[in-house]
Formats: sequence, structure tokens, C-alpha cells
Amino acid sequence: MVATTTRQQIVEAADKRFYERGFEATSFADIAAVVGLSRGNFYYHFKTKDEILEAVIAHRLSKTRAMLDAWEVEGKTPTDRIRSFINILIMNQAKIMAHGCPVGTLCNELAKLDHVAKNRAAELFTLFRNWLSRQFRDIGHDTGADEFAMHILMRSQGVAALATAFRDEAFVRREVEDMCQWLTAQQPTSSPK
Amino acid sequence: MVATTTRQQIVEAADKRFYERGFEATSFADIAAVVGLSRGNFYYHFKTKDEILEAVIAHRLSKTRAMLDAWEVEGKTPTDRIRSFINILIMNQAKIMAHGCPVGTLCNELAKLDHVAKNRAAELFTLFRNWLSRQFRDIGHDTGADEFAMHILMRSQGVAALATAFRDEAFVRREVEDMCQWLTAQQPTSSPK
DNA sequence: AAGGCTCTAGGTCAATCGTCCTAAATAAAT
DNA sequence: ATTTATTTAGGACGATTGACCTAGAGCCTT
Repeated sequence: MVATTTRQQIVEAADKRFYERGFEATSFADIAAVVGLSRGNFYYHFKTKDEILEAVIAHRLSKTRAMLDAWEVEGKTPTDRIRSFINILIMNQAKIMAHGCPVGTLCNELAKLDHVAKNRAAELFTLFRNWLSRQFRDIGHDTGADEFAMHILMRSQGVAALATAFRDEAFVRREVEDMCQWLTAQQPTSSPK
Repeated sequence: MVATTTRQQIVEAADKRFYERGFEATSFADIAAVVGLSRGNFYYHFKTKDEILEAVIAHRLSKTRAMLDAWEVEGKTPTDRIRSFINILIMNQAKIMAHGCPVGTLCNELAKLDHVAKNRAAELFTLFRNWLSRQFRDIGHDTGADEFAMHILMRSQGVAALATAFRDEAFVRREVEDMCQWLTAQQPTSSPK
């Protein structure tokens, strides 16, 4: 079906606003205005704001899974797939410079609020982490694959954070290049220089 | 004088709450309760919330400057000084796992809100950046010192972000160790392995 | 003692928040 | 065509927000 349900529209609008403005800073009226819905009617679809948050996180999880799966099927090497991940920083550069990493900033906000869904949001990180782990294992790293995954994830978060603060495109390009070089150096088959 | 002024008390309480809960999530009443002041009286010391934010940022800037200056005077090498910076991740591990990096999370929040003070908050990053740059220059890196500084800053932000999401002490220790090794490898005087 | 200054308490203000209710419009099922 | 279920609009709720005002307490100077 092409027609999106009202519920889907709400989730997508909330997703966008949560990313651009933050969870707490986004109000019911805010989302309703985007969807073109009356504020009161909101309660029919979602009883609480936390319920919307849960729906948004679930939506992001499935979107992310779909993206990672799509990278998997192509006839590329695990190293190329990891490069696809790193390249998100280039692809979404403008958005990241304006609002940071969607995953990192949400986890940070929920951690500060000590929100019940903070661990749920961290599952987004776990998704990337496990996927990256698998790629490194497929490369041939029987041990330390998870450490490599966390290292890549860590660098991405760092680049996103500073990209937001300094809005320096050259910095992002440089660090992405450096990450790719690091990745190449981790190939166990090729002999190091 | 030992006695702190009411204004100082407000700034320090706001600083703490902004870090632990976030800027928007912290209310006047919130800070007033900590200081033991009536809400109404607040207006005497600070006319707007943005004014408090400015005072908090200024306070953090001077605190940070003092810390960096203190590291400078000791009879240590620039490399040791950079190691002191990296070690913040270990020293403040518990706080970082609970509320993230004070600088990074504030900059992210203000960027999302498109707040007027977002560039002012980024000066905290610039402070660290310039200080790190100077250390790398003192080591002997006439060129690329700023790139090295940004790289260290980037890694710190990445570690802080994932530390908050995963609350994994082993990860933090491992990445700090890796950063120190990277730092050692950047010594231009010592020959690389 | 009188005056002026700093600081405080308490209250009001309009606006907005998340939540909730009800009546009506619309669609689906019989 | 009549009933039933789904979806909607609009308003109201108590609470809280940042902002603002005023009367007066406390303290210093004269």
C-alpha cells in the first residue's frame, strides 16, 4: 500500500522532530502541526509521549536493520561494507553538522533524563555494533572483532560530535579518510607496511 | 573570601544541573531549590535563563582555563600533559557514563535548539583544541598540530558518547590505552617501530 | 535616627506542557 | 438502511514554565 497510515505519519514526524530538536523540546502540538492533525486527536493514537518515543525507536531500529541488510546483499567485501558505514558521515554531513548523530544525541538526552527508554535507545548502537562485529569476523578477525566494532563506532560518534560543534567539512573528510586507512591497516591477510 | 556569593551559588548549581539533566530540562525552580532561594528572587540575579546559561559557560571556560594552566606549570613534557587530558575519561568515568561529556552534550543540545549561545559553548571545545594544538607544537609538530588536536578531541568525544550508552568500563580503559599508544606513536623524535 | 542600597519572599502573569474527555464526522459491517 | 467501529476535532484539566512586579527586611553610611 502506498497510503501511509496516520500512525505512521505521526511516527515519522516525531522521528524527524526528535532528531532535529530533541525529545523533550518536541511537544504534541509540534508533531500534530507537522502531520496536520488536531492536538486532541493525538490521544487516540498514542496515550503518552513515552509511547511515541517507543514507536520512534522501534521505527528507527527497523529502518536501520533494513539499511544494514541492504548493504549485506550486494556483492561487496566486508571491508567495503564497513566503508559504507563510515561513509554515512559524508552522506549525512549537512544533517550531522546541524543536529548531530541521531543515535548518539538521543541516547545522551535520554541518559540525562534518566528515561526508562534509555536502554531501548541504546539498542540502536547495539545494532550497529553487532553488524560491524560480524563484518570484522568475516574479514578474518576471530578475536577482537567486537573491539574493532566499538572502535569504529567510537570514531563515528566523535566525528559527529565535533562536526556539530565546529561545522568543519574538511575535518570530517580528513577523519573519514583516516578511518578508512585504519580499516585497511586492520586487514589480516595483507601484510602491514 | 571564603563565603561564596549567592550569584556564584546559582551559577554552580545551574552548572551542575545543566550537566546532569540538560539545559532545557532544568527550570528556575529547580536551581532555586538547590540553592535554597525563592523562585521570585531569582530575577534579581539573572533576568533571563539565557543569562544564566552565559554565566555557566563563562564559569566553565574559566574553570577549564585554570585546569589547563595547572597542567602547564608542572615539570612535565607536552606528551604527559596530553596524557593528563586523555585521563579525564578515567577520572570522570562515573559521571561521563551517567551524563556524558559536559562540553559535548551541551553543544549538542544547544545546536538542536539552534540557541544563540551554541557558538559560545563551542568555545569550550576551542579552548581544549588550542591547548592541545600547542602541546603538539611543543612536541615538535610544526605542521599538523591542530589536526592532531582535533583527532584527540574527536576520540574523547567518541569514547564519552559510547561510555554513556553502554556503560562499559573495560571499553573506556581500552580506548584510553589505545589513545595513549597512538600519542606515543606520534612522537617525531622517537623512531617508529 | 534617617536615608539609601542590596537582597529577598511571595505572588501574578500569560503561555505551554502532557493528559484526558466528549461529541460528531467518517467508514465498515450487517 | 441501520447499526457498529474507527477516526476525528475541539476544548478543558491541572501543573509547570520563564518572566515580571512589588513590598519589605536587612545592612551600611551618614
